[in-house]
Amino acid sequence: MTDFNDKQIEILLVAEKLFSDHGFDGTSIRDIAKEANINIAMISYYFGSKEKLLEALIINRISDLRLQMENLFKKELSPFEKIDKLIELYITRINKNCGVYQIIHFEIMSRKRDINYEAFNEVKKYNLQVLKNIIEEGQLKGLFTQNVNVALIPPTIMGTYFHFQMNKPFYADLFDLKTKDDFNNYVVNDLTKHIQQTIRALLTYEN
Amino acid sequence: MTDFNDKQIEILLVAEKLFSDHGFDGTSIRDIAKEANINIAMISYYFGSKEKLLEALIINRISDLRLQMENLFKKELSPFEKIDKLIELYITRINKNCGVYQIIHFEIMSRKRDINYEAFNEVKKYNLQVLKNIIEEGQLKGLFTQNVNVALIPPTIMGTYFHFQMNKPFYADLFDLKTKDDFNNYVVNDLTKHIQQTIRALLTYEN
DNA sequence: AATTAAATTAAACAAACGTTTAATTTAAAC
DNA sequence: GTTTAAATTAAACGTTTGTTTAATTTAATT
Repeated sequence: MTDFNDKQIEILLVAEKLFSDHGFDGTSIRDIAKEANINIAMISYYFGSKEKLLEALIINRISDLRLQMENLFKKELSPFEKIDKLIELYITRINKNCGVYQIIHFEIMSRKRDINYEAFNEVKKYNLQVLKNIIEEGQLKGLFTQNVNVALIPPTIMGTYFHFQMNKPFYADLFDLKTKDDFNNYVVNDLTKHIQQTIRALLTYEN
Repeated sequence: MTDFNDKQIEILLVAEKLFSDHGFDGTSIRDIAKEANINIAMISYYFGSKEKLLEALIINRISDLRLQMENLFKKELSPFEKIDKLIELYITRINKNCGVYQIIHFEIMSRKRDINYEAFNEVKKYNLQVLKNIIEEGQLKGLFTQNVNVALIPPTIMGTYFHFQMNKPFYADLFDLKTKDDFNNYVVNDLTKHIQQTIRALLTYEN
């Protein structure tokens, strides 16, 4: 896992920040080198090329994206509580890795570079399966409707979150969120609550 | 409005395609010139610079984004029908302009260039007001719950759509959508239905 | 202390970038 | 048909790009 030395870790950290802020094409290796206080040749020296640096970054960060389900399958939790917890976990996870998420999404969008997204897709498939299991339990207990497209629930959760983050200036103005903390608190509290409410409503909606 | 000649329109068309496919930084004016069959100097000649071309593109396309509400306020439609129609309209609009939407979103994300998004924000505010009016009507008629954060509904609608589009390869594989038409039909039918169902559920959910 | 490998540097590289120039062609006006 | 303005072109501009080179410093090994 961490077969990277301190310098490499610093480079990855800086690259994550700059790539997510300005995009891959919008970030030069000279930008990265300056911010990381290293010579520009060190990036090729350590990672081979700028593109391989991106790949190393994505592979290194992706393992963090799989949800931590430790307490999620405890029997004493109701399906409703499990869904709420799952959504909370989703948002916490994305929020923690929002840099690499932005990078991946842009790279997926641009389709310019053919990075191997298999690991990323595996995580998504695994997370979807966890959700399916919880919903099935709720359906068997007669709590949730049968009439729902389960595979479209993750895009609803994550899409709402991403769209809110992407239009940060607009919503910060709309909700009068002056500081970064204000905004983050709104995400963790109000937005999360809204998404939980939305999915709960969807899962209990008949007709 | 259309104070652009045929060549300029062609350039805008090509720029929209390439910017949305490869991003602003990932597209060179030589790419645009080649695809539009014009000399590279024509872009500076007509638009002043590459950045001003982007600005002209966004301003030119943004007028299309405001929802057409012609039939939406007819009294004979129920609030439920109005919401469904509004969502359908939302998705149709975005789908038609998905190129420029991708460009704008990336530019918002990157925060590298300071484009004037006022016109874009105005459209969003207007569209939100339309939604608020419909929901208020439904609340007064006792059909919709009071307990809902209305301003978070557009991000739910658009976020779900965008996230689905952004992860096209993943969902095309998941739902076995082989052709472009298959995918587009899924968006227009299944995804739209899912979003309508989600918002209807949210608006009638108590507690 | 001498030797060897790894880390780091400044400089140079060719390629691609956006833009400008100056010359030429095309079209419009008279 | 001549004049004038607009459109179009190829070439060159100076930067910036990612990468490589070759020299030097640092650290580890013997």
